[in-house]
Amino acid sequence: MALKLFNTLTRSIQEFAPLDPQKKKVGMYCCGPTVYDFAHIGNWRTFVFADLVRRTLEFSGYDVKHVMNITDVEDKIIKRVREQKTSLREFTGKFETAFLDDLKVLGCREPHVKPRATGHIAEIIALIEKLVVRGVAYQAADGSVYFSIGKYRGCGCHYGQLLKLNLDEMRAGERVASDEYEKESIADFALWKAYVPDDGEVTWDSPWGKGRPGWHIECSAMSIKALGETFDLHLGGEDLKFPHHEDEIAQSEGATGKPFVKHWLHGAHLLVEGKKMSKSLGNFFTLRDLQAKGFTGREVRYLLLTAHYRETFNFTLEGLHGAKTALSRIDECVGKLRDIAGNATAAPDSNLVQQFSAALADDLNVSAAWASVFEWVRETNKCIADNTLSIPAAASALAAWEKVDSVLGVGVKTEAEVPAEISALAEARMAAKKSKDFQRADAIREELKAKGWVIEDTPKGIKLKKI
RNA sequence: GGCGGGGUAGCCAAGUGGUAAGGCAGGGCUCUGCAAAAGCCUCAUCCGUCGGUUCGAUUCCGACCCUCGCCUCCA
Repeated sequence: MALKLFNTLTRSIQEFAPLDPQKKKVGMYCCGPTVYDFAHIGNWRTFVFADLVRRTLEFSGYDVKHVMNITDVEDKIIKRVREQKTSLREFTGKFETAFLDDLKVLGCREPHVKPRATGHIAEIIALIEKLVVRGVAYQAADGSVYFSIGKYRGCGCHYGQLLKLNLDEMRAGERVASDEYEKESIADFALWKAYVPDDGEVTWDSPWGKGRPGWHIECSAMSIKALGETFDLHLGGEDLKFPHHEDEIAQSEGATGKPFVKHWLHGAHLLVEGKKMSKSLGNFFTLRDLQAKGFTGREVRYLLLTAHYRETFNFTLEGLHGAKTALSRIDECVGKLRDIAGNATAAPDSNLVQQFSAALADDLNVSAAWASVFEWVRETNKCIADNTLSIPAAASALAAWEKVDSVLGVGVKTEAEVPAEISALAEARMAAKKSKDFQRADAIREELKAKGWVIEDTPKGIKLKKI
């Protein structure tokens, strides 16, 4: 089934078709983290969304090149480097590592290319030079180089592709107005920021003097380097549409004269407990905060993947508890299938895969995709309970699950190693049961629960599960 | 002020011009000595409010109310 995705450029759902004449290779760029702190749950929604897009493309048979930049030079970073009296590399390195670790915890496939802004200063300078030569960039009296929206539009280019902009009626932000920058026009944005003493050691030489890159230029420089002047997909959070993505388009198309990106995708934000995340409300979570509360990466991933990417999602702790229970239902079912299937292999059951693919192809309707999974779980459980599931059928069901999980990426909970103390208690309980000492058996069950283990009696014997 | 999303059961969340997927919680049942984060079943006469179009609207149109986002750093 053809994959359909919403394209912010056209504000409509379109069939996805790669630029590659062979219709095989897909270039995808996702705006990555600014490494000045640990990423929060809202950031993670976007990165899990990007992973969903990538996995869906791979599931659909495309050969994806996934690029995600690491922004490691920027105002907030410089400020903190100065405050903490550390070096840029040391400071950003710490958060970059944490970010990549967390990305893995959330089951995201690692991007193939992860360029750092500081590793592409030469490319950035070259791109700015091109813009200066083409007359759409200028150096102001303050030494900084700016992109001229007026000149850009003057050559017939379109500024405001991702959203309707009425530049004349746009409110000049107070911040911009009180800015010391000497731009020709308020809408113009910095490509190269001239050195100021507060920048400390963070500076590079350029044809315009010492300084550092502006915020948007790195993405243009690095995406063009990794994926070419025109590529298939660019994604990010919805807040990035303007000005960041709009400016990326302007810089890139201003420099190359070619269309920059064919298909733009934007993920909506999330609320936490119905409110905008903020540290003062106490609803500001990093992945680490949630792990400290006992939740796992796959549970967080599941929850983030239950809602459509273009809808605001309400992330709640209650929902996260529900995620735990919902996943254990799948784990239970898949575990039973594995027991039945043994070493048998079979082609994936097409029913689940078909329904799942159809849901996904419809602009990533993950809610419907999960519905197909849970319906399958119920049907499968019925067959297991009836003892009507043959070994080949179990193997086929298992293969189908693995196929859909190549997109969902929640895997199956790995069976925790049972410590000697726990299995000893389980055996003691068995002995008590045999001698009909149910009081003692129940006491042991409580003890196990207190130690974090649930014991279940099944027809095939006892089952220990870590809470 | 400009632009753009939303309002569907206790909570989260799909969807459709012909009468509401799925998950969690709740209720019932089965297995069990009793249980279970085991399994099955059940759970919205109704989709913000008021009008309109229609044989029929939650779905289309209009008005209104509420809410969120972008316009300034932000996923």
